[in-house]
Amino acid sequence: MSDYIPQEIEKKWQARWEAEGLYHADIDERRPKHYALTMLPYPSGDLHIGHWYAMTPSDARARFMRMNGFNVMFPIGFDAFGLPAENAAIKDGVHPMKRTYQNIERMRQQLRSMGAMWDWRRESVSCDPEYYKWTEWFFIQLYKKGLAYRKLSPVDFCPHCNTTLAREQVWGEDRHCERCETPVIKKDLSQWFFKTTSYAHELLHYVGMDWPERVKTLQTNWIGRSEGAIVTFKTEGGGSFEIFTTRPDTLWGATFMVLSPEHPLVEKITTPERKADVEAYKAQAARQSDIDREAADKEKTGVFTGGYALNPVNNEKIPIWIADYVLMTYGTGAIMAVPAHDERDFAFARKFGIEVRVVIQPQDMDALDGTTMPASVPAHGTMVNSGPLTGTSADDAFHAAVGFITEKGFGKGAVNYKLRDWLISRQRYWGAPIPMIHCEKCGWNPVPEEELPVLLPEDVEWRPTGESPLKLHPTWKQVRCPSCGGEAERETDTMDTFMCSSWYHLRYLSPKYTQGPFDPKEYNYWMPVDTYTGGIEHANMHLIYTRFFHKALRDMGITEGPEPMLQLRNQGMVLGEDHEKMSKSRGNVIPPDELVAHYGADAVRAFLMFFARWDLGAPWNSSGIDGTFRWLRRVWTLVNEPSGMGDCSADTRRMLRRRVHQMLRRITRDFREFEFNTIVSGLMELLNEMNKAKEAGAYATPEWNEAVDIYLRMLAPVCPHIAEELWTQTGRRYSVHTQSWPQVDEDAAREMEIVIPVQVNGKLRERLTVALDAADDLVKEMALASPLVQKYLEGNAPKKVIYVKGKLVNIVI
RNA sequence: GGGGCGGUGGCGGAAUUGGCAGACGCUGCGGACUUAAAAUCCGCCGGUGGAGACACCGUGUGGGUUCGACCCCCACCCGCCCUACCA
Repeated sequence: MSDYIPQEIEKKWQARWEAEGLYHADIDERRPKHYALTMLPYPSGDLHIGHWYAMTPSDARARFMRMNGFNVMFPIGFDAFGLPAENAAIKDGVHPMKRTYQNIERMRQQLRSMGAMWDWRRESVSCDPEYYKWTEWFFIQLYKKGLAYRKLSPVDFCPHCNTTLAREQVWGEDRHCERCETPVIKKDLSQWFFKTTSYAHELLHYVGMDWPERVKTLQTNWIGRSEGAIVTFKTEGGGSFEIFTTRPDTLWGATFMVLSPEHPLVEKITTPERKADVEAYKAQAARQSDIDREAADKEKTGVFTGGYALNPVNNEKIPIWIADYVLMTYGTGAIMAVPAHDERDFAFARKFGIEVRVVIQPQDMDALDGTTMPASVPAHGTMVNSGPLTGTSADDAFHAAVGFITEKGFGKGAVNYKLRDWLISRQRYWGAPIPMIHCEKCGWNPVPEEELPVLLPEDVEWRPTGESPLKLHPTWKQVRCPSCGGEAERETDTMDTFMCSSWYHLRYLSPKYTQGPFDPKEYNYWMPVDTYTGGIEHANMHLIYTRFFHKALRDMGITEGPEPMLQLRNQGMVLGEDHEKMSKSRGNVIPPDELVAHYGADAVRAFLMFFARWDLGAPWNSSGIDGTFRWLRRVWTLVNEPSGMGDCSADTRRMLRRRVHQMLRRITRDFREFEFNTIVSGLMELLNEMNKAKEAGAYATPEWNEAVDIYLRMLAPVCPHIAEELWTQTGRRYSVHTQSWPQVDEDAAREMEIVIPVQVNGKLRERLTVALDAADDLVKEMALASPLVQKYLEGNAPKKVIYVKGKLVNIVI
């Protein structure tokens, strides 16, 4: 018998599978399809153990589905644009394109070492011009549909480097530039947005989606729907502004108004004597707005503008303040403050000596007094001091108030979302160009579709400041206006990489297709994605963007159906052995290449599935993998090492079949439910059982041959190489991966006798072995008759005897 | 402050969802084989008491529901992740 040398067999089989196209996925109308998708990697240059952790169980699951009769497509690609390559270029001058393609080539080799069932013909790389051509095309479709627009929006900006900074380039408490340490400022830039908010309502409905509850909850909270009202307040000076409130019923309790410091009205209403204070506050808020968000229970600050609003319900004069706790980005950027019933408003009112007026009296409290109450009270109870609403219960007051303000014409019911429109402009080089042209005369126009893609120029200059090379390029941005033919300029911003990853699952369908982003024939067969796997950290960004994208395209007739991905499953994270997140600086990174070289891919795959619950993740344990490797070596020996066909009882053989089919049932269920760790432990358990049977002389019996057959099929998705090797070595027909999943023989799996635990007052005292179909009364009788039970009964009759069929007996005394 | 996830032996975890807590694996200890080591194989391994059969305790803490709770309910403690004044 030869030794188990994974390095030899793994290379051999990978080469053969590749040569024969074993994993090619082609349209086949006779078989049900299964589109298994795993989130595509960013080509950082090295495959991380985290990639293995995410991808090998996904691969195993895809293989399982294939063995269950599905035509499975399992594609792979690279999310290849992005900041890291550009930063590296600024440092060492290597062009991002060159570096990215080198990294991709290296990662392809590393990915191939996994032995996964990827159909490499479908590989898509988002920085390939034939890919980003269509990213640009999608931008134009969204623009034409009115879903893309321009708006001024603040960015973090380094005045010294003259460049925009990404969040990760802003360092430290004082928010300085990572390169030159200059304090960062906010700068308003005109940028492109997608109207994700137009789909906010629909995104809250998870139609037909088998997604984890916690992802749905995360998305729901992120979208943040609240029901309330928009109310218009006139100002004393004759202008007006709108506020959003979730409690229109407390309108009578509003004693001041607060505008966000950036609110456009601030300038108009500020009185001359308050101007200096207001300007100072605005300047400070602009500089600090992001810094102090970290301080949750920060002291409330604000200044009075000198202006007044008129409360539409009673024409009372209400002072208008500005404060940084009101955000321009949420609601209307203005609020009415009801200090008696809102914690923040209360703190503000007390600090600045503003009136507190009670409008809701809770049932279980003494009559409230606004001048003395020590804290705001929850707005549940009976309306007081509220004009026509006085006496209404607060439960009905909301609708009564909306009715009242609608009737009087100064407001209406409204729904507001936390979700904001998607800012897609990046002042960067290494991204898909935004295919828009600006003409002094004609304004913005898309690049004509026949001129796509707008290619990134390759002859670019890398300034150490990080300024966008597209801006600096001498000729690239000069074009003719598509409308009037006059001189015009290209947009020099590129797109957020989330744009590329919003549709990669569509490019996989037909990566070489030139007539459109994807071949409709392929779409009709493969879409939607049946199983999507990836990290939970994408719940609020990528997974919302891709859903938005799909729905927007659907409304243009490009895609079909309510959702792009039917089923989602998330993996957890592999931490370092020190229980910390893996990072180069901590020195706790586990290099997968070394593990594969030492143990082989199969052992690494199996260990990653075994050592933690997949959705939770766990710290790495470097000695644990020895156990998994030992297991595979024992499998090798079990199957390969001949043994005498001993004097084997029918019982032994029946028991072997029983164990095999019971385990098959368990493992089949675990594959369905993504419970990979118990798949491997189940296989280990069954190996132990088979070893016992072998020792008892079961080797080479029909039952033994069936056991090996089923064992190798169950092993195949987890450890594809060793399973293939043993499958063919035992004279079975290539390939194990095209075999069907074995069927459970329920008769064989059935236990003839079962062990029933007997409890006395819930404590285990005895175990009975009874026939599977033993009558209830018989089991109870046997339990009561047991000497161990008798001891506790002390001659008395039991109070109660509970028998849960086939499970246990509990005797209450 | 809000939201999410979790807390079970020395360690990673299991318990098919209210029914034998600790499967499987790692580590450790003891033994066989060996001149020796490695590899392999066998045995033990939650705590306390006991020679032992066995008894008692035990799933973060305190209560509750139940014949019965790691699992359900209430209150709290701790850890990790996301988010940040959301009107």
